[in-house]
This record gives sequence, structure tokens and C-alpha cells, in this order.
Amino acid sequence: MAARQDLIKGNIDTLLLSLINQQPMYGYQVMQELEGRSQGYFKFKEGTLYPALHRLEKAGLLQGSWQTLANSRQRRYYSITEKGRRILVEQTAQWQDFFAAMNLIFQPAKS
Amino acid sequence: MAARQDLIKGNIDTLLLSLINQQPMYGYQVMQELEGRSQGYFKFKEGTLYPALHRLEKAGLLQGSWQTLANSRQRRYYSITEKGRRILVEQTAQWQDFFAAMNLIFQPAKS
DNA sequence: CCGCATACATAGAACCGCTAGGTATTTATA
DNA sequence: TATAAATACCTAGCGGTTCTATGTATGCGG
Repeated sequence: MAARQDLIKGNIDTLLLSLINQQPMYGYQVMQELEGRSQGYFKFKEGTLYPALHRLEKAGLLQGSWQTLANSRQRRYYSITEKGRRILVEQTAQWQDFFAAMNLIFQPAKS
Repeated sequence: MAARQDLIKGNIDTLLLSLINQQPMYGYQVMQELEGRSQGYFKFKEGTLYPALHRLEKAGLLQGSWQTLANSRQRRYYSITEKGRRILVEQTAQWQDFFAAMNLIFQPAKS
């Protein structure tokens, strides 16, 4: 499976919202889940992921909170907000429209 | 249909190759065809389209040639090259992989 | 004759993910 | 027991790509 990570542009927020909507997660876990669930397709760089999480939190779509593990290690868990859920629904619909439009070009309907 | 033109990032080249592969076209026509075939979804700006065509020609994926109309107006027709066709096949497969990966996140397979 | 459509073009702004670096702890390996 | 790899977070600046804004020029309809 050839890497075309750049196709992701514009979809990172939707991916993150969708994932965290299913279950609250911390950043490092998000990277693992994305890679695992996509069978190795999505390999987010930290320089991509963390700023994206910060952006979504700042926008009020995610809510983060620090949790300290037994070994005193820190994790920042993110959960989706009401607003985040609304935006997710919207973006999912937009993604479907976009996919449909792409396919109309790839396989033009008979005129 | 809400506009999310930004999802297009990284897909412009594939769209152009796919369209011109079906039939040689000049720039202005490309804009009209994209808008028409996608039922109004894709509305390319000239500042997006022309540099993209130049880039693809420079990369040897498209070949352009000037044609003069009866009224002495100029049009630059683009057709796809052998190399362009190869890349198109590749990118189409990559697009399908990407779509599959996205859906794996949206609707995770049961574990 | 004025505005819109046709037809091309480009400079610079803006955006966004990536590169490459940093800190610190724990666990596996040689 | 070193030392490498994994865990877990972070950010400044680079680079590529799309958009904004603008320019040129002709043809056509009202």
C-alpha cells in the first residue's frame, strides 16, 4: 500500500473527532489507534498530531484533561464536546459529498 | 451541498489527469467540465487551475499545445502523456486505499 | 458601448502538515 | 548494566499548495 499521506490534508480534524467520539483518548494512543485501525495506513507524525489536538481543544471541539498514572507519568486525555459532535456530523456529510463529487469525475455519468 | 473545497488538497492533480485522460481539453474548459460533471461541487479558481496545469506539464504528465481559433483567439489544449497515464493509474489506486483507510476509522471493524 | 463571458497568466498571502529538534521516564535488549 | 527503543508530551520554522487579487485581451448580447 503506497503511502499518500498528503491526501489527508483537510481531513485530520474529522479523523480525530471521529476517533475520539468513539472513545476518549490521549495523544499517543490516538497515533496508535489510527495506525492500527487503518491497518498501517495512517502514520501520524507528532508534529502533525499534537498541534491538531491543541487546535481542536482551543476551538472547543475537544476537551482535554491531565491524568497522572501510578508511575507519575502524565497523559492528556481528550474527549469530544457537544460542539465537537455537531461539527463531526457536519464534516462527515461533507466528506461524503466530496467523495461523490470525486467519483463523478472519475466515472462520469452518461450524458 | 456545503462547500468544503479544501478537502481537495492533494487531489487536484488526480482530478485533472483523470479528466484530461478522458478527453484532451483546454484550461477554461477544464473548469467548466469539473463544475458541470460534479454538479456544481468543484469550482476551481483560475489561480488554482493554471499553475496546476503548468506543474503537470512541466512534470511531463500533460502535454500542452497552442491552437488558434478562427477568430485568432488562442487556446492551450492539454492531453495526457504515457507517463501521465501511469501516474493516473497509481494515484487512482492510492485514492481508493485512502478512502478505505478513512472508512476504517469512521466505521471501525469489529475486533 | 458597456458588461459579461471567454481565455490565458502570475505575484504574494495564507494555510497546513512535516521536519527536526527538545524533555523525561520506563521497559526491553545485548 | 549500559543502551536502545518505546512511551508521552511539546514547538519553531520549512516547504508546498491553494487562494486572492490582479492583469491582459477579445467576442458577444443588450
